[in-house]
Amino acid sequence: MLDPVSRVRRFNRAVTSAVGALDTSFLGRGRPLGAARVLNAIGHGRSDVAEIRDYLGLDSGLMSRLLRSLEDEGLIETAAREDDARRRMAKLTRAGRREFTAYEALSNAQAEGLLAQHSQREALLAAMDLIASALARERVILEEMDPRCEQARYCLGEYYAELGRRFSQGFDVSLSRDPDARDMRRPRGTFLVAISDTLPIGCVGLKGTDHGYAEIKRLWVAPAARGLRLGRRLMDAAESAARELGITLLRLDTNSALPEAGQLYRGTGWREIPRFNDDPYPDLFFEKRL
Amino acid sequence: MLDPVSRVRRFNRAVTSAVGALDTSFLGRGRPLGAARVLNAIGHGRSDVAEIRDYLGLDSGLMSRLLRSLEDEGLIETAAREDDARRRMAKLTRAGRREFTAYEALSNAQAEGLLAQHSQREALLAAMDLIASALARERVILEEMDPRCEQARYCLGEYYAELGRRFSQGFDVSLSRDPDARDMRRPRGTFLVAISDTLPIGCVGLKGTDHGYAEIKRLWVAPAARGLRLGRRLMDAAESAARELGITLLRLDTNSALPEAGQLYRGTGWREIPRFNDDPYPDLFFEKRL
DNA sequence: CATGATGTCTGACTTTAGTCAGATATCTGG
DNA sequence: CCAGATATCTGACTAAAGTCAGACATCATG
Repeated sequence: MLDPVSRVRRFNRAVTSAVGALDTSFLGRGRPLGAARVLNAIGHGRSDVAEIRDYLGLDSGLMSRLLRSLEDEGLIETAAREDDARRRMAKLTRAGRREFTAYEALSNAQAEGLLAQHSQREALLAAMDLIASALARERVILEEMDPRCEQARYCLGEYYAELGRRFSQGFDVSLSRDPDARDMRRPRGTFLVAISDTLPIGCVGLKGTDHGYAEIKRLWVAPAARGLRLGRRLMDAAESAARELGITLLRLDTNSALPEAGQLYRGTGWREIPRFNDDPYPDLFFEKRL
Repeated sequence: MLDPVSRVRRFNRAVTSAVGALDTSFLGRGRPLGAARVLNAIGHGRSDVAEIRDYLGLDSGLMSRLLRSLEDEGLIETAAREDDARRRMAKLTRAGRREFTAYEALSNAQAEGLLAQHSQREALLAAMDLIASALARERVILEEMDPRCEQARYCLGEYYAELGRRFSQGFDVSLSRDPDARDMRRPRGTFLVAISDTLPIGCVGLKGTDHGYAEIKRLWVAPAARGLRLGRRLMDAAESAARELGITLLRLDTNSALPEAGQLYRGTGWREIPRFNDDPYPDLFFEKRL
């Protein structure tokens, strides 16, 4: 009744019927699911036919017919790509956009219905984030981004908020040595964001300095994504980037109030060194030679 | 990027592909999914053909053919029911049981694979329990059970454990006035267990006394099922049962360390009364006239 | 025991999904 | 400009799922 495997399987059953219900509501628009899926993929901004086919796992013949049926309905238009006339691009017509909006409304209604029946929304959402991150673990991609882009700023905001919660004295960015965005862009450094299905769930910064070493800054993993060894993956990627940039010595500072971070560093070849800056927050300092 | 609806939809996408993967692995046994589903329903103890049809949402013609194909494979046997020869019962043959076991192994492997990739198993499982309870909310059934049966004992064990965590002085059942099981069985009282897809997720006891009133005892809702108003539903059912039994006055005791319980009682027609027993744990006492 | 309801089965369909082997047009690299 | 690779399309198929009407046996009820 309580063993982990039957709990997972109970979860599977519950979720299967919820997912089935959404499929059924999609059928209500009088179109087979395959065509609806293609229409929605296009509506969500995928226009390259080959990419959609790959995303939905469709045979080229089937895909071709589905596109034709949507075209016959007047929902999409296709055109050869300018740079390569073999490939085709699809886009919604005005009617197609209306239809796509109707599908979106169904999806949103289902999501809202699910939330509405629960009086502890935040707990439910946190559980969903956790599970989505775990299930989509293999599809998490690390992307180099400008530290001032929207996703990066979101991560940094969450990171600062978490420090505020975990440091007994709180955390005020302005007191910390906030790295200049330029130092975390190539060629001085870089900034990596982990993206899981459009949602940023982690980040790390590699900050170039003029002191013969670079620093690792702002390593953060969303609470929902912890336990997936994403911190490790981000650090590995940051170190690879450092090697590419010809950096041979890395340093970082952290705080003993974040024990999981210290553990990660110690387990991956970093060694503790004396304080090397006067930032008021950190109390632990590490170095790694590449 | 962060609004609740898109978080739910991200969860849906993640889960859809995981579910699809399990379906694909089921196909690996060389049988269409429909037949596999029927075989598994039978393996899980559903034998009445009409019930399986209803559970899987199948047309009677389709169901009949699927049963036949499983029979042709030698995996099941069907027979008319003794009490009603129109209805049929299906059961696995020896070969069918072997095949069912193989499907079980696939399901278990998928569940284990999912758990294995996560280093925080308990958090993942708790999230799954929460979501399964929320999604299956409409299918929670309240059943009258003997307070000494396995499910009831599980609920009570969880209940005591939670009191132990929430009372600053801990909780020792032997010090509390543990109600005699007989007092929580008809005709003196009753004991209700909330079941969600075989998992007990809540309970409440109605305990008869010889003092002109009955008591509500052991109201418990699993952490994963909180926020679904299950406590309210259990209390309503217990009160209905009391009315059926001709009880006109109900009492209960609780503790101010369980504020959500007090809130529930106050919001449903209970009024606070002075202490009416010498149990060392409660410090709040309520009464309700039916 | 007649009547209507119920549960299962059968035959004859349709729709959806998916597969496969070419045909055609276009691109890339030598 | 040619050869091979690539992207799409078309026709001809199969398998799976589902629908529907009617046949048949059995049951519950008056």
